[in-house]
Amino acid sequence: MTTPVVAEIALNVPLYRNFDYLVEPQFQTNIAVGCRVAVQFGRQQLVGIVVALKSNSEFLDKLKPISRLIDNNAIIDRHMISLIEFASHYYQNPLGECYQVALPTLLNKGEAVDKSAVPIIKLIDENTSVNGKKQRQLIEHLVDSGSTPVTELSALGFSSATVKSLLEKAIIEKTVEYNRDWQSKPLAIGDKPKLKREQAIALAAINQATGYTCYLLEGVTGSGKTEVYLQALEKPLQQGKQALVLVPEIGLTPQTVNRFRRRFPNVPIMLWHSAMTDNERLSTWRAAQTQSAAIVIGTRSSVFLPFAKLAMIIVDEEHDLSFKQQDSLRYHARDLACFRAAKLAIPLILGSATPSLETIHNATNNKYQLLTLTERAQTQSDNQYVLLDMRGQHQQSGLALATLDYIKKELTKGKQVMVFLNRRGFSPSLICHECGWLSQCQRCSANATYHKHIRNLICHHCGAQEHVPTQCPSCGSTQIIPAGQGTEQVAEFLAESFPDTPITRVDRDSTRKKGSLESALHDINKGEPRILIGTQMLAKGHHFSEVSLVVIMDVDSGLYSYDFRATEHLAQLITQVSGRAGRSGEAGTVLLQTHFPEHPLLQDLINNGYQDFSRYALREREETLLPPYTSLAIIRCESHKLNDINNFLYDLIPEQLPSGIQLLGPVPAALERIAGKYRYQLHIQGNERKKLHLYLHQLVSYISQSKLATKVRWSIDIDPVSMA
DNA sequence: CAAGGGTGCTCG
DNA sequence: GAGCACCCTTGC
Repeated sequence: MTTPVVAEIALNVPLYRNFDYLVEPQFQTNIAVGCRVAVQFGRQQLVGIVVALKSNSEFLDKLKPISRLIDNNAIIDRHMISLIEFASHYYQNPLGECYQVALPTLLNKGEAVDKSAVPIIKLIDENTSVNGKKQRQLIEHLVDSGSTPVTELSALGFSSATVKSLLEKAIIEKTVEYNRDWQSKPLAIGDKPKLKREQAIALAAINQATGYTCYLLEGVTGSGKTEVYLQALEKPLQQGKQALVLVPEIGLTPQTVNRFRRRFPNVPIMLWHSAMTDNERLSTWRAAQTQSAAIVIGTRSSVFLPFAKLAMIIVDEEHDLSFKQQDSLRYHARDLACFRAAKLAIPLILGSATPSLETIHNATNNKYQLLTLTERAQTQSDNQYVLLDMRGQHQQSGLALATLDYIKKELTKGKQVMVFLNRRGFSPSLICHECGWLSQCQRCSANATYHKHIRNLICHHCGAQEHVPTQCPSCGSTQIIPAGQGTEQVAEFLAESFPDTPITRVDRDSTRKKGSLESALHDINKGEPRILIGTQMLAKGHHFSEVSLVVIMDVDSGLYSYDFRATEHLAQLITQVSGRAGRSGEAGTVLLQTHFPEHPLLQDLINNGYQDFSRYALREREETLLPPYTSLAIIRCESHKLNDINNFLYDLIPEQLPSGIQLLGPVPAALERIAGKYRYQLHIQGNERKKLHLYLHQLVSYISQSKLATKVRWSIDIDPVSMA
């Protein structure tokens, strides 16, 4: 009897195991680990990935044969397989689902890997004048970028008709040779500025790297981090190797991309982001693999691109929360980038003006090498902070009268005003408007948050509940209000207060439509008096030179949130937002509305800056035994029936916990009920990452067999960035 | 007794 | 997660 050939297949099913299939003789010569196969799974046909080949199986008597071998060669190499396996293991997620997240949609569907090269357009005659507005814009864009893949044009708002007419006039040319021979030609480098002293020191340090080193480039706004990235990329590119540049979701602007293309005119630079079509994404994926892309600039999931010769990874704005995926495989792209860089023995550069506390911790521990940029460009000047004491102030829609006076003053000077709402992790504590008393849990040091539908205060730390007091326990006032407001409400109120001033809303809702953000930015850049209202989006990427006043409305929700990371995020936000305003020589004003003007973290931040704040905040985390000094995981769970949630979560609490593991909860989520579903969570904390990981591994294998788990929707979040 | 719906089990 | 057997209820 001949020995059977058995393939272990990872399938995208929510099960913590792989499935074995028989490999029939006709497939045996070509099958390899990393090939895709089509298999019959129950009654359905699925596409899976071969993760192991063996000569036996625990289930030999019930194995089905593989229906079809999709690839004759592995579509990913050993390195990619180990990356995906690491992600599955570290984040406790089924392997098949990890492959689903890591591979482009078309490959998950079983489509062929091969993709023809993407044609690009180039300017050949920039002096001929054209009449069409769009045509002129396209020429301008090509002057700025040098060349652009045709697949990017529609996202930039250029139609195929525009391209066609410029092609006919021989103003541009289209070629499929996207610098295919870039590796054999000497690297062309566009105009570059002379580095300032600190930039030069940083660059020298990075250029010295042999093997894996992680650098934290901590540079204030305007200190020129991007220039350091660009010059650091020269070394790998000169060696004909590739680089990955990870950027936050909203940081991928045409201006940024053009800057890279201008600097490296004869090197192919491709993109990866969520607005691309499945076909475009497969093109970039394939280009990374075949080395027909030298640099990929991409958002979170580009960390899974199969580069053949990756020699450097850059993570810009490394503190940005969009690097953490919030469903399915809850990975952090920065952390996986770190794994990849270490495994490949290549340098990793993390850049930020406001690094996450985790990263600063690693830098002060000498796990990362710290490179600091403190010199600003001359056009930048320090903004002035105003802490507006809200206690006893008359307010409407969350804006104090005094704030309106500030706004009015700037508008009459012909300036613009930006009003910023910090709604992340929105979960109100109750505040006494008279004296600043704050609802607190009787048993914990944590704040109790207000749950409107049951009119109760709940401590998210221990779960204790109490009734909302009718009077302030501290001063007897009856003005007890939730901290926090909505964008629309504020916009309406401001429109009434300043009827002659145009108002632009910039948030997820108002910019959902393609091009609406661009047109909003265009309006703003005209420079006329205007009020901008928005959330996170306003804080990043764009500089508004006519904005002379930034109002941050609800600072307090960031100071006293049940999410221990809220202060860190608030400090990052205040720092980033203040970097958006003001122009050469003229300092802008950043106004913070707060009931706690003497709060030490706030004082530290505005007097001594983010660097100082972050070191102080880290000491506080150390004292309170919170990450990064401990490790954290959250088991989340939701169901229409509270009973099922309780049965499930209480069943997970053992009589005796292993030493070094703490368990908190069950506690309600920030929004306890969404669309009729209750949401609760269990917080699991470990003194050591390894110990926690081991414990979670056991816990997840218990859950995956638990009958109680089938009645709820549950998920596990390792190293959560948000408690919501 | 058939249709309808909830539940729990398996998938290799 | 999908599909399905199984069982219980309901309606006539």
